[in-house]
Amino acid sequence: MKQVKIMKALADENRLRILNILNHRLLCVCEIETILELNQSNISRHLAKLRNIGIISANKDAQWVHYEVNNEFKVENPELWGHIEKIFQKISICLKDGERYENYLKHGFTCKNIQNDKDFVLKNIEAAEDNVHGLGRQ
Amino acid sequence: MKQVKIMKALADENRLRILNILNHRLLCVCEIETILELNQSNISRHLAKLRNIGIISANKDAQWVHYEVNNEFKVENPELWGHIEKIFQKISICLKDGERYENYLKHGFTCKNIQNDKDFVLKNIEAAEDNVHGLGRQ
DNA sequence: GTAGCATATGAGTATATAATCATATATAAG
DNA sequence: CTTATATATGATTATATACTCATATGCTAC
Repeated sequence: MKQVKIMKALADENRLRILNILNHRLLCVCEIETILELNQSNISRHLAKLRNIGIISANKDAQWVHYEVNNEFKVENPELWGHIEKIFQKISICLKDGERYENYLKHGFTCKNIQNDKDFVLKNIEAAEDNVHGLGRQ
Repeated sequence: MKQVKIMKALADENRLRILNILNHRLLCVCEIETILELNQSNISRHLAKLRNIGIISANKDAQWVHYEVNNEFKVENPELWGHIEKIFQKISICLKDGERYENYLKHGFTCKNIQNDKDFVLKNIEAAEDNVHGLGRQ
């Protein structure tokens, strides 16, 4: 039953982490992979699950696939989505992911940066993350 | 993480069926068992899961245990609960369960009836259910 | 006390879901 | 056409969850 499948799709920490960062803007798989530090295959399967049930949608651009939260889903499930957006702020790893995401944006990184030097991107979004925790490194 | 556990607790058809009939009034385990036609052990475990996370609460009365939806949970998760109440009406087996529940009430059955003649109770709530589908049996 | 019933739980099995590795497919660039 | 990169997927393993049977616990009634 679709309503149960939707609940199941949302009852997983890694899928909530994905939705949390997708909720700001569309991202491609390699960006999600880098920000969340999850392996590509695993992410791809989670994305497939979210897409199959209609929670997110995909757009292919060259070799990259960009995912975004499906607006139709939000409109059809306003209360559920409202709840999901609320809990993003209560799940500690989502807050941490949010900071990594902000740092990723701040540095102006793109898929190309990840392609050329993923370690550099990783180091920068992590270093910046430490600042947030008041370690004073800059 | 608690927020994820709540989602997991709600991402199961049988637990949604239980919540659907508990949403009308408190019920004891033997009543839930009879209305949903699930085995006692299975129901007991689902109830434990819902109770551990705070979605329902229990009150012991003699040898019976009555469960009800925890109002605190509804208040703390208004959007989520609103969504859940909405999907009860979209899940076909919940609609069917609702009819069985209504018939159970209409006949004025109680735990005692189930104790004395469970088959009689079952037959009556099922027979009445057929009427709802327009089979004209009365 | 004993007998009987309601519920919970231990232990085992069945099933579903997640994670991982290796590889296929598709696109881009040379 | 060849090579490199991004994503998806087959196959396997790991893990979590659901279900079931048998039994324990606690309450009632006698």
